[in-house]
This record gives sequence, C-alpha cells and structure tokens, in this order.
Amino acid sequence: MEGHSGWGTLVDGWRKGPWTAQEDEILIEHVNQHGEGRWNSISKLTGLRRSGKSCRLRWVNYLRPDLKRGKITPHEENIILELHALWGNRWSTIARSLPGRTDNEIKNYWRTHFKKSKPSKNIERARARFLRQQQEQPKLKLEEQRQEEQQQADVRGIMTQVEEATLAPQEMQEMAYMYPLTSMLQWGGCVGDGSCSVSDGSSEEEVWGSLWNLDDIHDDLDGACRAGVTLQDQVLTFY
DNA sequence: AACAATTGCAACCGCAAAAAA
DNA sequence: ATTTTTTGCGGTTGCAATTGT
Repeated sequence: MEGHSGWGTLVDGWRKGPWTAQEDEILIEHVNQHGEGRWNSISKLTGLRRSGKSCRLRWVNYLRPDLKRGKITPHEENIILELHALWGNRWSTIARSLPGRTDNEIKNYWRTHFKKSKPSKNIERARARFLRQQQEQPKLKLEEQRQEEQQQADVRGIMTQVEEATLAPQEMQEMAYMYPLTSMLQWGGCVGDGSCSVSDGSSEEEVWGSLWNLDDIHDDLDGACRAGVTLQDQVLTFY
C-alpha cells in the first residue's frame, strides 16, 4: 500500500486515523442532539475535522450506546457460523441477528478465527473429490438438474422464514450449491430429502462445501444438530 | 531480555445503491 | 429524467498488544 501519509494529520482538510476523546465527545454530543444521519453536515455544524464517512463509521462501530462490549460468546459464535454458511460474507445482514454487534466486529471475528483454519484431511479428501467431479461432469444431467431445482425450492422454504432475506434467484442457486449443510439443518422441521443425517459421522464429506474451512467447529454444529437445536431457536433467544 | 511472529481491532478505501436536488 | 450527494457495505490495511522463540 502507499502508506497512510496523512495518518493523524490533515489530508484535504480532513483528519484521519484514531479518534481522540475530544472528537468522540463532539460526535456523541452532536448525535444526541440531532440524531443519526446527515453525517456530511457534522463537520460544518461542529467544526469536527472528520469526513461524514468517518463520523458514521466511528458512531456505528464504536460510539453507539447500544453496542455490546466484550467478547463474542460461544452462542453468538454459533450464530455467526451458521448465518455465514447461509449468507456468506453478508456481514451487515448477519449483524442484524446479533443485537449490539457490528458488521465490522463480526467480520473481524470471522477473519481472525475461521478464515485461515486449515481443512481436516477428511474434508480435504472430499474437497478434492468434489473438484474432480466438477471437472468430469461439467454439465448436469437432467435428473441432477431436477434435484437441484428441488434443492432450490427447499432453500426457498428456509429463506422465507429468515427475516428480510432477499436473495436473487442466482444467489439461491449459489447457496444451494455452496452450502448443502444449511439445507440439511433443521429449521422448524426437516428440509432437503428429509434424512437430516448431519449427526452421522460419514456426512462430513458430503457437506464440505460449507465446512471445509470450518472444521474446527464441526463438533459444535454436529452437537447442536443432534440436540435438535435450530438456528431459529438460537436467534430467537435474543428477542 | 530481546527480537520476531501472530493476533485483534479500529479505521481506511472503493464501489454501488439510495436519496436528494 | 438526470445528475449530484449521501449512505451503507465489504474488503483491506496499519498498528498496538500479545505470544512464541
């Protein structure tokens, strides 16, 4: 990178870098009086030498009074993992299910805890096999296509129960393809082919698509599934 | 004790969508 | 209807703190 030449100094009239306690005070005072929004006008009204973007970010990620401080709990972690399997890197969407947590926080947590975890051998084998199949069968046969459509329908069934989940048809397709585990998880009843065999050890390889980078937490998901714990249950406990 | 490597997190950037002019 | 401005999102970076050698 070209380096933050203006870190802590004025760049184009704007201050950058870490916020001072005084700046925080000014921002808090302003939001308390005028509410959130109109971020770009804050510098004019308060004299704060921070861009609107910077103000919004500071408020949303750090100063908001409803933020939950402290470590992510195992309960929250489970939700993050499962919602990530469901939605991918839609951090803001995931954050909506975790009151008091920000998208930035969740994104950071995910990256530091899971992004780099190495796949287990079983999963690596399954992944290799999957990729091989992809090469050998670039085109779906009719029956497979029918099954895929069925899977998409199943996924739609799940998604209708998820708050404000809005996926394009193409995204639905991607999800059913990428995250077979999700369609196997119980969500107020079995979905998919109805086998619900996630607790079967042999299923690990079948679901690598959602877990090959998550094997560290396989036991947790497995246990949760066996215990009949649903994501819906977990999320709802927050409300 | 000193140095190197890793981790965690705040804050930045570019881009796209939404809202306002 | 079009252009401009603002807002929000996801990816990335820099740096302090922590951990390992």
